[in-house]
Amino acid sequence: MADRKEQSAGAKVEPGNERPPTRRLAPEDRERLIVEEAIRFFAEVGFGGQTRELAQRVGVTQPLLYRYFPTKADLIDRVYQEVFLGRWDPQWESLLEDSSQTLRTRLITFYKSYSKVMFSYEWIRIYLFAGLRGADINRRYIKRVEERLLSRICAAFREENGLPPPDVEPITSAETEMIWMMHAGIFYYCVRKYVYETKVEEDVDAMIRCCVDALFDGVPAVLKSLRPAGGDIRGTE
Amino acid sequence: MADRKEQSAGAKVEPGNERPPTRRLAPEDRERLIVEEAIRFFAEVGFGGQTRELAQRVGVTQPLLYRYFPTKADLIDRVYQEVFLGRWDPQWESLLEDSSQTLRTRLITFYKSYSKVMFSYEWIRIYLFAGLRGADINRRYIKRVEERLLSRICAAFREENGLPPPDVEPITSAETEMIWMMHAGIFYYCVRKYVYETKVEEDVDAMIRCCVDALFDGVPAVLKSLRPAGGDIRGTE
DNA sequence: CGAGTTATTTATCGATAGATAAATTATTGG
DNA sequence: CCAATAATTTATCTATCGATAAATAACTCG
Repeated sequence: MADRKEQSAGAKVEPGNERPPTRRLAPEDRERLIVEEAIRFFAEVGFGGQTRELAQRVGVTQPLLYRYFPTKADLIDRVYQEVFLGRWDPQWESLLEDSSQTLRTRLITFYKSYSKVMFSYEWIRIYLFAGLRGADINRRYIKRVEERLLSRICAAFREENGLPPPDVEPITSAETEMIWMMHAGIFYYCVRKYVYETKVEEDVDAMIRCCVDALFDGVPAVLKSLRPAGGDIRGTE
Repeated sequence: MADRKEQSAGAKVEPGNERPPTRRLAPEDRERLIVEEAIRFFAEVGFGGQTRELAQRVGVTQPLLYRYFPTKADLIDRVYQEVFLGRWDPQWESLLEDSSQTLRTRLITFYKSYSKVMFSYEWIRIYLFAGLRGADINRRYIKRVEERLLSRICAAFREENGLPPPDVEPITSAETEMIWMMHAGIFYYCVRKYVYETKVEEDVDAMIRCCVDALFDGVPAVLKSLRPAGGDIRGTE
């Protein structure tokens, strides 16, 4: 109940250091602290979380938030921007187009990087909370994924299989849906992990390889190649 | 502001019929109406939705809810039970084991049925809202999916490919993850549709066939089979 | 140092939202 | 038709929550 009230402001409190370190931050520093904590906080409890609790976690009083953000909605908008746009890596797009590696390798490399950045605890939960609220940012984000990522993957599959490029024959929705399946598989792996907190395959990279392989060769082929036991028990049949 | 206040109770109001039809329902009927509306309501706005608004949509006053459910949490629990357990079809499990059809056919049939019941607007949103709240019901549900559905699919894949059954060699997490990919693909299709409300492939059945085919044969094989190639749209039909 | 600036806190308003008690009115049985 | 039962409403309590205004205190610069 009454165990707070001391050490109101800012950063960490060294046990030996008596003075609460740095009250009165520069506005841009305080703002950054607020936004970062807001991301963590809203990711945990959703956008219904109270400004008082957020302020407490930042280590300031609640009215101070309103000096930096006119309304709670403005703060939430800022969180959206930070999470959805601020973490996008443009290299993903060029990586997927880099024909010097096989598409399989590119996909594995890409999803290792992508899942680390985007399909993380904070991102997944903010993404779902925002989507359920009907935030437009999700639609825009999905559009971006389709236009910048999935379309490139589809095109690469065409190219690797000697099929006409998208500008000759447009990508069909069936093709896109197949790639969405892989994307969703990795996405939902993280949902199971960070939202439902169920037991999942520990090795993320192995999981990604598995999904990519299944997408390329089909499950039966992967099953056969997975057979362990000293060299291909059934391979010779 | 003051445009309500008339026609307080129950169902629909015929324009010609002056008397507000059926006030004072039998308790079990009223309870059913409350639960059904609660599912719709919470699916739309989340469990933060206000009891007053829910009551208004049911057509009763807010305190009446508390005659049927001691607290809001109790009502939410009831919604969980109804949505997650009340809609499960035991036939799914036997269908997946029915060796008289090919696994591919079984999977398509299964997912057509499953997605109609479970991956619907209400279910998907209640499921995500509940999961983000940390409700234990989701973990239990996922366990059920793994134990009753995915395990059977994995076993069937083994059988169709002449591999040892699960009681000889236990299902590996890699195998489960591959099946999760397909499950998630169809799940996330509905998330895009009902949560993010983006444009998706209209034909659900086509989407399911597509995912199942890709899972069996790999994307390249599906891509080639999709090719019009001389006039025949689909050789396998 | 000392005054001005401003980051931060204290105090508080007004609306909302879950919950409860008491009044009311529809229904049923004799 | 009347009395008993109970479904439903009216009125209200209390805590919470976003937001604002005024007071305070830390930092800067001459």
